[in-house]
Amino acid sequence: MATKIALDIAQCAPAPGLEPMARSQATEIAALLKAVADPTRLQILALIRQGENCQACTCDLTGPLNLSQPTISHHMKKLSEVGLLRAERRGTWVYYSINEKLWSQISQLFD
Amino acid sequence: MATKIALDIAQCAPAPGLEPMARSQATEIAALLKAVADPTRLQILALIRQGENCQACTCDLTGPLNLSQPTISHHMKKLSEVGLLRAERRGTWVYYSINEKLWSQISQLFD
DNA sequence: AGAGTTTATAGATAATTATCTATCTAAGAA
DNA sequence: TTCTTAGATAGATAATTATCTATAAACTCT
Repeated sequence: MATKIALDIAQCAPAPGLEPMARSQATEIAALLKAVADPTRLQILALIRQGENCQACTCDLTGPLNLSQPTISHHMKKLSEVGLLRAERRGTWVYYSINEKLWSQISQLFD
Repeated sequence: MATKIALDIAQCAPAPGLEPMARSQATEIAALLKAVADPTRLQILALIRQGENCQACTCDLTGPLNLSQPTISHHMKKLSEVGLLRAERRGTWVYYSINEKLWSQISQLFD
């Protein structure tokens, strides 16, 4: 009957062509953004960028950020796991630097 | 004594000029990025962008994302709270659209 | 080898949050 | 007014996580 049809049309239905972004891709991008979406890690990244040669070691950061060494280590690991930081050991110290390529890829996600 | 001084220099000390980004600013940016750093919300934003007139209502999304209506509502609220989505009621429906200005500001954070 | 320093890991805890079901509110149609 | 549909809110739960203390591992220097 016509009224029923009209009702059906009035009902909310997703546009047929709407295919969501693949979940796997969304999860991957979200993991990268999650690594950055933390105030302490944003401060860490900013400090590395102002540091000499755009590098910093863990002990450079505990003071300015007023956090324990294991906490800083934890954040460095989170950032390294997604590839945003690269670690280079020089003697006792480990120097971290930013993967600028990946950094700019984040920018492109929002172009 | 000289050796002591040498040891002190060898010890790890933060560079004196390293002032961290203000915590309040870091927290604010992190809140914005947290809103985006979720696979479901990335899918939602992508769906809105492909939608007609770059708009979508909640009921457009439950099907493609296979999530309950309250869950979608929850995510829309998260995105709205940081100003990334704007809601416009038209009759029974609420149409959401992206705040493109804020969207591109995220891009600029990583320039 | 032993002492001192830097970084990483383990384990615990408190806070956040993504999701669901159940319910309520808002708006239009009969 | 009553019914139906869309969206929001409340409350519960399971999973994630940022932080700490304690300890281990890596490295340097004597």
